[in-house]
Amino acid sequence: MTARIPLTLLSDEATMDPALTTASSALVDETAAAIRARIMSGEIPIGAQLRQAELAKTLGVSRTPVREALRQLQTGGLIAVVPNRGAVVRVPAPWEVREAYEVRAELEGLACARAVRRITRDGLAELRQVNELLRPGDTPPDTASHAANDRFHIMIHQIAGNERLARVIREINEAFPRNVSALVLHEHPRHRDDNFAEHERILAALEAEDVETARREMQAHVIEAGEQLAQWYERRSGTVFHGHGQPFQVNFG
Amino acid sequence: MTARIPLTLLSDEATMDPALTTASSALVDETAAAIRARIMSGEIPIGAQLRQAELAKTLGVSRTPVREALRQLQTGGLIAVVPNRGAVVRVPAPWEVREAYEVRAELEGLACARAVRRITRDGLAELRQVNELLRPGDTPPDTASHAANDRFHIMIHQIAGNERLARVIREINEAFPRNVSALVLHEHPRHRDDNFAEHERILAALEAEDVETARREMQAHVIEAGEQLAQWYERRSGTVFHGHGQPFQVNFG
DNA sequence: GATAGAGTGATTGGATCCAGAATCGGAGCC
DNA sequence: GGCTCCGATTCTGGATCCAATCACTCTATC
Repeated sequence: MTARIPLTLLSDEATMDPALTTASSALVDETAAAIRARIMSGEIPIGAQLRQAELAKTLGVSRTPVREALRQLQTGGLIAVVPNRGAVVRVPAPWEVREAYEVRAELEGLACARAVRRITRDGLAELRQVNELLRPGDTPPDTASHAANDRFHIMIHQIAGNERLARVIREINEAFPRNVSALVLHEHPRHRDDNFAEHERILAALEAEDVETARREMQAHVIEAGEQLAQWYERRSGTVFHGHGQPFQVNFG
Repeated sequence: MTARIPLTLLSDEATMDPALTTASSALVDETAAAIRARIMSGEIPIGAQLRQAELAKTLGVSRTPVREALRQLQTGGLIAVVPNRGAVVRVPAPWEVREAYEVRAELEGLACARAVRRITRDGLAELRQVNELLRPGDTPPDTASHAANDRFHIMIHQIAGNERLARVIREINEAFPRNVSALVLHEHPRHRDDNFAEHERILAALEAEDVETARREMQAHVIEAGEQLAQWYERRSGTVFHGHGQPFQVNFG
């Protein structure tokens, strides 16, 4: 193995890339993003098979980039690839959700603790503003409010100022279809109320510059969300999928 | 997009796969593992270009699995793929190391805290035994002691009993070539002493069933290791890749 | 002598081809 | 009537082919 060193030296782009985004060949990443979006939005339901030829046709590319995109999604854990049988959208077991959310809670807690020391007056105002979009009562939950909920968390990650931290949290989130999370949050009004109130408490702690309270409130908030999500999967695990738009009986175990 | 539901329903294998390992087509994963191993061991140095044809020849496969393997490594962050210019082993910036290790510290702290409540008498004994292999003085640092160091941490992750947690920590570790970490730890005797002493303190906290101390000691231990690693990259970064096509000693070790 | 430009070689990325595996359907047998 | 075995179809995964891009070099001009 020679492992040649390039003569034109390591471009900063390659060595220092801050976002770790490694801007790679457009097509594969685009393809991966497109497939991920379809899964996250629920257009492709959990448990569904992903046929390479079909995806390729739909996205207007050949099978090659689709295959590589599926590999990426596989390492992310969103889909499962079984040797000669293709890929399926993973159906997370409830305990998997609880495990993941315990980790996420710890990390979001860290992000929130870091944010206390770094947040500006403007940042706090903006955060409040975003959370106002989530205030219960005025509007029925829609995609806008889902986006606002995401934005609340993502803003805190940005304020925390640790790229790796933000990335790890994002990766955990991307392991579970987002539409399910959103659905859980809003299928019962009480959850919306709780969600909003928890955000308020986090905001209060941020304003009071109380590191430990901020951390604790955020942790509790995430654990709570994870519990709701886990229970959703528990309720559903024995019942239905929506493939072809109609309910589909599935029995695990 | 049809997103067909398979008639033979979701095998448990696919839906419940506990390890999240998604046993996929052997060849790509094997290839990825082989390439990763060569990078981790330092056989392929940081900053080196990875030529698909060359890797394919070396590993005795065609370029196809190599390409997909490189995608996997890319999403892991170990390598960077630039559009039409191929892949290079990423050279982490010191601040990236510090960010990553702050996250890792938090997670290892969590693992350690969980371990306190779950560890058995036998587990504790085994852990002590592993750490004895790291006791300074008797042997010069070799691959065996590096393995023991890894094993110490991995055992704690296993005892913690959260698959996702273990996986996230592993992913962070795999973002930095291991040989560098090992090298840092043992290039100066003081680091070995500190490392051993820190492990001992963690063991003591585990034995005393003191959750918060265990967490704190582990966090401090990981942060310390990260700082050493970051400083190593700082020292090298000035000498290694600053000239534009300049002398270039990349043989470490 | 230095610099800009064109040409050539090397390498990546997308498309296609082919073999192997798995599933599904049907026929035969119990 | 149900179960099992066998064949056909479909799909994945590996190999190969081809175009496009990039880097490097050689040359010509200023």
